[in-house]
Amino acid sequence: MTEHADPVTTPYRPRATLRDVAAMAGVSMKTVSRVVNGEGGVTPQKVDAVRLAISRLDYRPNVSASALRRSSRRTAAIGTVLEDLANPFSSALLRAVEDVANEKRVLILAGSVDEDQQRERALVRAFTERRVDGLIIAPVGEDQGYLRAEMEAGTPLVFVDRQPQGLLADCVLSDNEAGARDAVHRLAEAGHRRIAYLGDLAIIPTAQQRFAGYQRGLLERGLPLDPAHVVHDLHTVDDAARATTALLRSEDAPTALFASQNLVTIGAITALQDLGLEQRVALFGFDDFPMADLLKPRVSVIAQDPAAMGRAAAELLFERLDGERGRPRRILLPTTTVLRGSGEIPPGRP
Amino acid sequence: MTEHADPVTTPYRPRATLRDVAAMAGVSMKTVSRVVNGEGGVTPQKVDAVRLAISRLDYRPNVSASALRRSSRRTAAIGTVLEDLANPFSSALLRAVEDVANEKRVLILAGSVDEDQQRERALVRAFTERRVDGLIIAPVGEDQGYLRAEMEAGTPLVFVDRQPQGLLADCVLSDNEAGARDAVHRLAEAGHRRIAYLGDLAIIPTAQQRFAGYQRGLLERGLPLDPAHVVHDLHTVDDAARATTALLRSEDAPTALFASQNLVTIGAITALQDLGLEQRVALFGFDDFPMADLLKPRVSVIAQDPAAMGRAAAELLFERLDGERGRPRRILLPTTTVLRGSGEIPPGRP
DNA sequence: CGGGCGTCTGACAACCTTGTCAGGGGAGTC
DNA sequence: GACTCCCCTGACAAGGTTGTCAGACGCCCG
Repeated sequence: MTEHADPVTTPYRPRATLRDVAAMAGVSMKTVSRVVNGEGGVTPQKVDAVRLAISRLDYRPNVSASALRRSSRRTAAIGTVLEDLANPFSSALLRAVEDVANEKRVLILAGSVDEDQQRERALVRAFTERRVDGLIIAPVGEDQGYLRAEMEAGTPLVFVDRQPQGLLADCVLSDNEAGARDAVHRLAEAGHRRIAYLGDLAIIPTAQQRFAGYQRGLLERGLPLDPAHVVHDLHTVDDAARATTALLRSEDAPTALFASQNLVTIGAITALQDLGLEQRVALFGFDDFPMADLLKPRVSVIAQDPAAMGRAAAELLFERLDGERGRPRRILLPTTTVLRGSGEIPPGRP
Repeated sequence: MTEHADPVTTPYRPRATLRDVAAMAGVSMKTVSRVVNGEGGVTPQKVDAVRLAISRLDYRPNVSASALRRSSRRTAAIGTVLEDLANPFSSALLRAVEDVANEKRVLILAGSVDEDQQRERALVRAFTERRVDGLIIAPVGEDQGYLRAEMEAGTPLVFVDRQPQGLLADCVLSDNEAGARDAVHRLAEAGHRRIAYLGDLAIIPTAQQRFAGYQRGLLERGLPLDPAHVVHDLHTVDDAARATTALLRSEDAPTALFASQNLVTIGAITALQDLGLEQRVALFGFDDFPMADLLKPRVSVIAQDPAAMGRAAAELLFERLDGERGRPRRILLPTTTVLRGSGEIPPGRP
């Protein structure tokens, strides 16, 4: 009477194969295959015998072996290459992909690239060596041409968040430029004329687009672009906090801040709180974050919808897998402007 | 001169196989295999010929076919079954697993179960049908006995966050009870005698442990357990906010709150802010969250370390894969008490 | 010059599954 | 009773790879 399996003493029992099931049921392997795949053309008695053997042996079909032999050669798995599985943007996106894939009974291989081009290639290679049916990629490199071979081999590709370079393929993007532009407009409407830009690494395409939106917003409002109010290459909370502090202590300090990314926004808030200026300096962030409406003041943001991006990307991918052969499609998802308070603070005295 | 590959016109070029490489290089398939796997025993000229053919054909070894044939039968992939890939706890844990797996050049299949027992089983089944080398599971069901067959088939299992039922296996847990107990002690030290418990679904083992810790904390401080101050089964921010509001409006309202989980903590904060009581009612949360130290007051929490859990789980798993045959191990990770302010508010007037 | 040894190579089987095809058996037709 | 037709079943090959083994080749020894 062993209540619990004990790995020390548990006998090793190799997994049953189709052959074992066939032997136990007294039929040929093909007949077992027919039952497993619901092909029909098997007498009820044999079906029962096979079913019984399957449950007695706890048989699990070997999907790899099956995919190898099947004419479609589908593995029912897709690869997802994202920036960092631990960050809220990537993980919300991944989860949405999972939900769509789940309906199709497709599994997900996932990996993080951490802004590393090498890692992007390594992951793609590892995934294709496993013959995934398709790939969803948030590209980091400057050139995705190396993926052409994958497309030619029939593996559909969908890019998310950033456009691929040197390759035409389906992609799903946020309208970064329009979002950033709108943030600047809102700040201008509140009366600000000195709006600073706090940006992520300038090599990141989305950061470039947000910066372009910032510039366009200023231009459209007839506001000058002051180089002293532009900071690039902030990639951590601390970077952002330091840069914000420096800006606000400078001569001719800005009266409003546009933070081009999640962590930058948080850094800016940290700095504002440290300086006791959070109620005096306006702040608009790009990317929503969980606690934004519990802070004081509540934080106004340009929100992306990572789940919608993931869903859209997965749907494009599955359409390709279902045979869609049209030209590459580009889905541009609008951002949402969420006014919560911090972006509506008017300019105060110097 | 086509700058870009165009899926409309791109010719379909099936993936090259070992056979193709062998044909192009004018050697046998086995020789190609030797080169690919660095087996040696091949003359330099042939190695070069093979290398050339490989790069010309852009050959990618088929890992599934290889695993099928290899005596170790390793697929270099592990499955990770977590609560919800989008929540910060799961995603931090997953990321840590990924980092360990990455060093071993092992890929990750991931899926969410959403507290659904069926889904747990379906995912495990799907993963084992792909013959993953091992599984990391945050179990939801009341019985994991169904996994015994996997262990017997030689697939190592490591459980995280929650202990498996009906099965002895490696697991990595947070010391939930000690953490909750400590929160109660801290609140008691601040002078509170009416400390409410706001808990997640009572069927969740970790919630039970935290409740046990709460009870023990009260007992050790000689405080009464008031059933009117205990609320279970709060699973969303809204649930938690409503329950908190009701508690604080009741006769004999508590002067301190212990929120047993992330979302519950956030709901409690929302309610406190709505009632304007955030500076008067003490609050301790279980699980840290990103903005906890930007809120006012800053939120004191019992912090778990999901990354450490993921790392530990992955390490246990890889030790098993490296041949470790000892008894099941149980790693209990301590929690950290983070005092930020909200937990140190003294009891005020009614 | 036959034999032995070590190195390198390729033919072939095997892994687990599915697709093809032909054969066996029973029912129905003339 | 001979024939066709259909249904069911199993033998066999194939998918991409690796492991086994025997053979080829060059070399040295007696």
